[in-house]
Amino acid sequence: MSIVDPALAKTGTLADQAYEALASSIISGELPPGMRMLEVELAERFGMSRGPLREAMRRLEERRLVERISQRGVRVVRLTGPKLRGIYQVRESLEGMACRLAAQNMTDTELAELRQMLEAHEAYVRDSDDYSQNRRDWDFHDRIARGSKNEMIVSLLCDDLYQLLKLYRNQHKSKPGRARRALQEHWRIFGALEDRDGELAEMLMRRHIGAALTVFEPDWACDEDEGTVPTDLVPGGLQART
Amino acid sequence: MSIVDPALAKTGTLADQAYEALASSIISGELPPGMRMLEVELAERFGMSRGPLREAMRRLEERRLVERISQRGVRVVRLTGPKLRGIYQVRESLEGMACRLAAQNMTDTELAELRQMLEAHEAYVRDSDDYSQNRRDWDFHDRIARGSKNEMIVSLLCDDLYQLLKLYRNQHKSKPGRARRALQEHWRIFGALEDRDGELAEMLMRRHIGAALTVFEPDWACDEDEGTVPTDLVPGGLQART
DNA sequence: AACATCAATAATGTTGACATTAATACGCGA
DNA sequence: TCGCGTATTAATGTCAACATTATTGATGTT
Repeated sequence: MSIVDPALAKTGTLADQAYEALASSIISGELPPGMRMLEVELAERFGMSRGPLREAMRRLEERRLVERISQRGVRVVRLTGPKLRGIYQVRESLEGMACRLAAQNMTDTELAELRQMLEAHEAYVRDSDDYSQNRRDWDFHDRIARGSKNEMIVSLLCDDLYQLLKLYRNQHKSKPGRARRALQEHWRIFGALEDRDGELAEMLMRRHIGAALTVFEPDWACDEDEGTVPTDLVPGGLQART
Repeated sequence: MSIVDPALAKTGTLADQAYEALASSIISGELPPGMRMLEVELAERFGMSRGPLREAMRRLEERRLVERISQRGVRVVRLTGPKLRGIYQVRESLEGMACRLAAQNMTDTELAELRQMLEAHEAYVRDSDDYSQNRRDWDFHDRIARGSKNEMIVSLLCDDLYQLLKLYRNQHKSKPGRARRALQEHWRIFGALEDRDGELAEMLMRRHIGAALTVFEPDWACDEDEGTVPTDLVPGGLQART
């Protein structure tokens, strides 16, 4: 998928389109971490002026997908080990609360759908070891976030945190083998939700997320070097220009 | 303080200045909830063009101080009872985690300063019953948030949540009488931090915040009407124009 | 008098040019 | 050859005008 995809991005303002396109390019890794994002370059590529593009950049900045260096432009965020740990601390607390609330606010229908989802995952995990941090895994967490019926929690988790974590996941290989275990934890969380036991649900979710962090821990020894000079990539570096 | 204050707002880009000015005007209540914010009007008042102003509006929107209605402009946020409750749920989880982390990450110096602060508060509360949701109260919570040493938590709490809560506080009278009790809870939290007992610190903070919410509960009976037509105030409605 | 249609108005969305500031390249001297 | 100051380039910051869309008001009909 090229950075400018005519299939998507027909709706909303140009700023919205630019945000969507840039966000997904960053998450997919098409725009690698540390890459300089030039307004003129990107505006030309999207066929829009710099105005809407700047608004999109602001939004990317607020959602932590890019970092702005005062008057010296904007770069794709670099997630180092300590930063990821910080994100996981936020996730643990927010998603714990989401789970507690979901236990009291999810409808019986939503719970039934969630059970169906987990049964499908069950079938999937029989064949594959790739589950943790997978699309299916995210689906589960997404349902629970929305089940909290708390708008702010939903937007913080789905619009901000999950994007950042998917971005990290696409950059770093996670060690496999947790598929079976992760699914089992999902089932236990589901059980607590079904029992409407918010306190237990929160506790289980927090432990589940804590365990998920360990999937990445191995490659931190070589990753922590934040002191190195940022590589000065430029947008044109990937695609051929006309 | 007028909405355009030449004393402040000399630093940074025009968009930054506009954001700061608008944010503080919204929080102080100078721009009342539900008020329509017209780009042309505000741009003229700040003496800038609509470009930077629109970027400031985006930021206000991301931080939930204003609400955008697709192509029909932007209004100052209206905090209804259920929304406030949602915010408090987020606050409880995030600030609980912040407190847990602060217990392990605050330096001894920071703890000593915190104790000094509480002693000053102690003297203050002897004369006044206004403490909860007060500047001093916020100072305490601010210190703990920063004590977590978690950048994301700091920005979520200090840049987003606290602003919203101050805004609400300025609109609704809170029932007094919790000053003594709130300060006592602060001391207990401090004790847990000093003991480096993160688990206890988190628990105490969560209960402290849960109790703080009850300060507002009384006026929810008449406040919940979200169905009413939004009042169509216009920026010029407050100040005289030249 | 009530309602629908259409023109006039006013707002947001977008653009290209200009201003300012940071990065780069060049040339000069030690 | 290295370092420093300056000229040049290239980026971000800002502006005023234009385009598009929503709202308002007028007008005419039933």
